[in-house]
Amino acid sequence: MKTDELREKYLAFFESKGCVRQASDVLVPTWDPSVLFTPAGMNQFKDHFLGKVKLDFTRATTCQKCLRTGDIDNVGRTAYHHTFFEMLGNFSFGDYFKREAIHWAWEFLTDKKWLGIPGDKLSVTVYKDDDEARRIWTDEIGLQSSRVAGMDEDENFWPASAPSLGPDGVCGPCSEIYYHLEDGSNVEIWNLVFTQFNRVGDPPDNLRPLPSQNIDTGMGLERCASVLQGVPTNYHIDILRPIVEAAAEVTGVPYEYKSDNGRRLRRITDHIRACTFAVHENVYPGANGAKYVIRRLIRRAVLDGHQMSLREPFLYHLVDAVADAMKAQYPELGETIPRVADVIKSEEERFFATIDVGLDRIEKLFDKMRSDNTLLVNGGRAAELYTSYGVPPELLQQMAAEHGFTFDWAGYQSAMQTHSEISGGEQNKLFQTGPLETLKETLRETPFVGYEKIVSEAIVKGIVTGDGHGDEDEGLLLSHAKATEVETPAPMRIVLNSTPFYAESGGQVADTGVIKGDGFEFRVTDTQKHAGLIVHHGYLTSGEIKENVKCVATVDQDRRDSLRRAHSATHILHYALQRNVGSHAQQQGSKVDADWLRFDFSHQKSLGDETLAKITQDVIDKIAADDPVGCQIVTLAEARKAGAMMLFGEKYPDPVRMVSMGEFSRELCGGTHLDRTSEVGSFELIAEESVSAGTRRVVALTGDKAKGYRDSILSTVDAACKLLGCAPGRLTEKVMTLVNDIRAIKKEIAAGKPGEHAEIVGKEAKSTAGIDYAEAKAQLRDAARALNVTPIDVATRTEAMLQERVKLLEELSNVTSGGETSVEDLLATGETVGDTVVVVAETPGGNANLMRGWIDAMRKSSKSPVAVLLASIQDDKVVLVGGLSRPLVDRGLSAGTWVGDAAKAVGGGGGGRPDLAQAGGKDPAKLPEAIQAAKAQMRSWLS
RNA sequence: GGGGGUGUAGCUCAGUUGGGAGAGCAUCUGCUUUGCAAGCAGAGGGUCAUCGGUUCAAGUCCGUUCACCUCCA
Repeated sequence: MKTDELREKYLAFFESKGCVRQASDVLVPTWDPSVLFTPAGMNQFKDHFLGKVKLDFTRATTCQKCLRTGDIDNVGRTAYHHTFFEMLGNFSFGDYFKREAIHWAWEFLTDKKWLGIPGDKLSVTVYKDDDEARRIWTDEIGLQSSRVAGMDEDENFWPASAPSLGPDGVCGPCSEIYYHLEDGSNVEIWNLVFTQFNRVGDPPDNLRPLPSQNIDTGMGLERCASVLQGVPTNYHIDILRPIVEAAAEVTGVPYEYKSDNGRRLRRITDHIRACTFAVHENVYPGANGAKYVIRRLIRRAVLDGHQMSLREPFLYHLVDAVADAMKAQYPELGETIPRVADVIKSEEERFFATIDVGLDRIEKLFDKMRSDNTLLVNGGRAAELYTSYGVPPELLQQMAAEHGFTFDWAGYQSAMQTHSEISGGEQNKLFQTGPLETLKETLRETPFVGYEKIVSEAIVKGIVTGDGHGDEDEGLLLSHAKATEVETPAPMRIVLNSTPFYAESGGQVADTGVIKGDGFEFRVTDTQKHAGLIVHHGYLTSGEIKENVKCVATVDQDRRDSLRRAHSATHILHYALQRNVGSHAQQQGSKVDADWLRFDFSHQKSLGDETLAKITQDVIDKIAADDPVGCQIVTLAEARKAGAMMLFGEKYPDPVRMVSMGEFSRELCGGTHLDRTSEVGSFELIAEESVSAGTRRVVALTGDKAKGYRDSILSTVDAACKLLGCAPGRLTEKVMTLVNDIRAIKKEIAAGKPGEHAEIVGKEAKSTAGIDYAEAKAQLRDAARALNVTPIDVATRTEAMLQERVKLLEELSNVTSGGETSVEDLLATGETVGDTVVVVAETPGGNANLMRGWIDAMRKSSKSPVAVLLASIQDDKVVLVGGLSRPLVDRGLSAGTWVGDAAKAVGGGGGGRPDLAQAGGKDPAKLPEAIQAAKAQMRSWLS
């Protein structure tokens, strides 16, 4: 039986039992913060099981795409492990239970109309204390009791070992169905979970029956298909074998079931399937969270390729094969092949580059080991190479083997263990508990009325202490609370029966405002959504608040308006990006704050200034067009038909809220928007940068903030132009001249050769009135680049540089004011002690660099050995440089000591090499004494 | 979110207890030479990522910020 046929039969069978067929949830459920990827079929029904949402149906069946990394090490090695797989499931929310679940499973597996598996090929397990399940299997289905095994809680309970180890909460026994293979081994093909208990504390008597019992079953599609198709591994079923073969072809390695390379090809098959789906949903390989998992999967597969001698990207060629094999159930994969392949290819390139760097490191390590005469590659060192440079241990081990070294896996494991302990991280809770959960169970979702009005009447439904930021403290539910007369009131949270406050979501930050009631006032500083429940964070400013009292909730209008401007501008910007950059420039992330917005989108390289200008112009045009902004509630199908922008990986409710602007923009969005585009007022793009590979970010301002930014640009240009005495159009040019001139002066000082320096500050028109804004902005941007500062700092930096230039020019004239310092003249002033010429002199205008040069020249030109110490005064400090000819150094004299001792006389110190040293001092007045001391010391050394 | 690493010439990188900023490749000039990475001689090219601190003196030591790489969650 084909896999596609099996999938369809399963869903059709359970439809015939009254289950509603639901589409697979996305692989990357951004709506569920507790998981990175959908790990099981029941994930999309978590809230259904807990009774947190209104149930439109009480029986469901799905084929769910899942991704788990827990068994990643087994992928390819065993017959049945995957990271990506499909799970067939049927679910009951307080509807049918154990009896039906078992009967139907048996019927589907054995009835000739469905799978028609002979009953004697199957056996089952039950939880040892679940007599009910055992009885149904033996008495009603008629299985021999020898084929019904009782198992412990670590095997047949969900969550595993829950009765004794916890966690508290919903749990239940399960029953697994096994298929007997020809070779005598068994494969688990179906797990039925009977959720019937609520665990309260430790044993005994800690399992209380749930009022509403649920069914959650899961059948691995690939496993079941492999059994039906009689193949030895899942990777040989009809939807996976073609990918394995394609991998063999792309890598040029023939596929053999039982070889190392066979395992590698199967692992490549699994990982490329997982990554194709994930990238399709816009999860790109990256450094954290779900993105990191994808990076790891790609790199592991590439490493397999590397070990099969591939040195260039190959994985991306397989995207086609994946889309083809999965097209029956997931035709949408076909639409994104080029994009997905492109993303995977660039990650492959990145990894090959990392390996190249790693190879150098490995070579160095091996050289060191040879010289140390060791044979065992240190595990700690291997872990260091891996964590810092990404050198995979498998690669290192293989190369070590080629060089005759052994590899310390145990040491490596333990080093990695400590690394992950240090790196730490919070554990995700499967189901959350706490006061907000309690409120949620009774209140469900808080109706949001803030689209229509910003002031509304409401009733206080919950009062919770704390702000929920602590790890341990989840707060307490109160019936009333009083304001206290302290400077920093205790944080508190309020839940209302309905609210105009917008909770932070979809990138838009929270509303703030005030909730007033009879005798109390509550200041709202933040609003958060807790899975549908809207929670107002803040503190009581006065009076006493009680449960169930009336109140008036008022949103801060100015802030709300600034958010509306920024959010509507975001949609316009998204449109402008698509238009100017391309349709691949899809939203990757978005933050909407008061008149401030940040927008991340997929794009490979930075946008040029021209493109940015075009984008800005498009946005401004759309603002000027004064198009109406409208919101309507439509079905998902209608929205798709209307061409609304939909993002992969987003879970949209149905019906959805569609925000449209004129005819140019339609997006599914829950945010608050303007009525007309013109209300955005001003718009300014202020930054464009990279977030991570393949993602760019732009930041923009709207309304008054945009105006303010514009004003500060103009005033900065104005100030800088006045300083430099130039027209705005020549600002960049002038700044470049200034920077270059300073650079030249510095060189001349070092070389002791002054050049011509014309006056920089000009006398051009100083009025900047009526200058072109775009021109001014461009000038400022380029000037900022030349100065290496942000545009706003250009004027202050310019002023500082003009002052520095004056100082440098002074110094430059000092260098030469003492006349030409002649090496011959200096030598002539020297005193001869024995065979040595001792020169100790002040050289006005000298600097350390020049003095070093003179000393070098004297050492070269004098036939007899020289001892030279030169001094000059700079910036109220003394600089001393001393040098000795080679013979003197050989006699044991040290320039470092000589110069250092002399510097003590001027309140400083110094040192250096025996043949050349330099020192400094803070007291120029005592320079003559230092010179006398240095002469005396050298005389005594030489005599 | 956390751990480790890197930032020096256009590129790839050296730079020892703090004391003259370097190499190779690339560029330019001249010479030599008809040949596969040509040779020889010479030259130009640096805010040592950023800001601050310690010091007579910082590429080097300490702190800050930014960017990139990498691992863990």
